[in-house]
Amino acid sequence: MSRQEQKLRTRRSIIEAAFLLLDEQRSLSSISLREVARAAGIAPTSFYRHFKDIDELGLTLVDEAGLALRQLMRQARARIASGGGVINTSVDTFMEFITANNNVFRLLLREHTGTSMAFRAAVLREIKHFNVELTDYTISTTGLPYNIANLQAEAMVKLVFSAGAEALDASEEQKLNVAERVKLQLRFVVNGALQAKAEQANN
Amino acid sequence: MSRQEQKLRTRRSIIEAAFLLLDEQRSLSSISLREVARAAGIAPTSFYRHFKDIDELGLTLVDEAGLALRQLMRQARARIASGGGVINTSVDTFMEFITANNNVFRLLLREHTGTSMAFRAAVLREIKHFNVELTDYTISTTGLPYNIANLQAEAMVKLVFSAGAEALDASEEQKLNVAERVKLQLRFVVNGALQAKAEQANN
DNA sequence: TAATTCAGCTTACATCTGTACGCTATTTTA
DNA sequence: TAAAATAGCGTACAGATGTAAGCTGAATTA
Repeated sequence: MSRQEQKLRTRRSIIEAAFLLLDEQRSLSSISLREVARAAGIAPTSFYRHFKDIDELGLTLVDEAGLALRQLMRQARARIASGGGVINTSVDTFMEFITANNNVFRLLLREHTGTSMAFRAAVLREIKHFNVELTDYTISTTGLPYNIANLQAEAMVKLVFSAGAEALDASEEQKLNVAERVKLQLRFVVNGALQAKAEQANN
Repeated sequence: MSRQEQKLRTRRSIIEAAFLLLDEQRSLSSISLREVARAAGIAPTSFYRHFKDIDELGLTLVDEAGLALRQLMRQARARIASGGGVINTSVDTFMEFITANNNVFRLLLREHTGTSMAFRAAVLREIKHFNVELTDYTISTTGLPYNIANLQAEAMVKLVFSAGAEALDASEEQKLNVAERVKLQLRFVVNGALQAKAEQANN
């Protein structure tokens, strides 16, 4: 095994150890360097061979979480293309993601309102991706004017993320309920936006 | 000054010192007992004369924040009664609250997704108050059936809280923009819910 | 007035933290 | 093959943390 390869491997095990530590009771700002090192099976000081800081690791984790989220979007789009209804498919895909990648979504949710400006900004960037994509999609499928499509997309993303937050602490049964409710709420938003378009056209 | 009075006074200064510490870079789980004691001007060990734990202080802070929020609701209701539009008045009142009680709202927002189950539950309780009150209000003013009114209320509260989160990091100018946007989004929801009612009636 | 209560203090300690320094063994380069 | 680079380690230290133990002086009670 080459030196470079081994280094990447250790880096991976640090990242994965950190994700495992980020359960429902720990946030990025509450895990210590030593703790991560211990979980990764390296000496505390070896940590510095891979990250300058524990904050640098934090940003890496946010990036990785964002990446996972973007893959989720792609997956949802593929499913939508093969029929099933946009709202239904999107929400179901999202809920599956949350269930399967518990700690990943929790990280984003927590750092979204967390104590580090840098982390908050990083999460916001990821959410913005969602907004932009959903706005574009809405315009191209419904012909809504930009301002309305954008408001609609933003509202929908917020509602879905809020529902995701609820789902994190919920039982499997409650999760189904949360999913159903948010679907109905998304329909409210969609219909309300359509109506706003009609009103805008009448002026 | 009586002994009891003095004790209450010290307790107050602990609580207020803690609120001051909870700026944009600190959360309940990241402030230390010693730090709070220092800020309150007492010896670390004296803290225990007032709270069993720092967690007990945390719950007290969440309760106080919830109280402030409920007072806000009452204020909004009073303003609505004297005319001005429900959505407009509510959002404006909310935004004023956030601006004036920065750290109080931030606490609720942060602990809503925080690392302590107890804190999360405490915040959820406060949010539920909002939902119940708004649902009742909606039913009594629009005659919407319970299930729709409840979905609508929940969606509105989520959107307003999300907007509040944005407003926390925003400049005065951006805050106005956030307020305008969320008002439009709330109208989407309201109109969408009305439409759902009409559809439900047609069956 | 004398006895009791108790808010707040000082001292002390074990535990954890981040990180500086220098060593070693192995891979990479020349 | 000899020299250089480097991932990982052990040791060490200063600082912070929660909290136990016991004291003091002032307020309260009897």
